[in-house]
Amino acid sequence: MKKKKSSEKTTPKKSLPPDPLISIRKKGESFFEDVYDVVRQIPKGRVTSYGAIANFLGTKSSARMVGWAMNGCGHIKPKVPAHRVVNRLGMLSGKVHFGSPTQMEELLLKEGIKVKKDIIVDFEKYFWDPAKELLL
DNA sequence: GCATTGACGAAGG
DNA sequence: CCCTTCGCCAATG
Repeated sequence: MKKKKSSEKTTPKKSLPPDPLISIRKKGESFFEDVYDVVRQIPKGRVTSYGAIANFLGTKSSARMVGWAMNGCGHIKPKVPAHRVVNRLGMLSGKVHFGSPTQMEELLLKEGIKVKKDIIVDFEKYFWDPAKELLL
């Protein structure tokens, strides 16, 4: 058998280490798939943040990747309720990606969520954290 | 291969 | 909640 070089570097791997928290979830096929799966499970009339999803997936520091994943949600099946995902301040940061500049807040309004100046009213009251309420 | 951007977040002011 | 800086990681130029 081959033996490794004596000048082995101290970096055995560069990819994401398999955290135990991630191992809880069966998936892990793709970061995108995981994000979509969580977003679909957001109850109606509730909202969450990109960071909360990232935290649940174990990549809390990479909330941007959640947002980037959502960037491809437009052609995903089944439909992903992206309107229920906002940033940590409850502002409709992604509304510009919808078909209409008012589509996102109208979707939220239909679910009983009030929006004022692109910001969800009583955001904390509607907040839904997968890491706590979707605890599996 | 480096620089910039992005549906973000935390920390400091 | 305003600002700026930094970190994060992938895509894009």
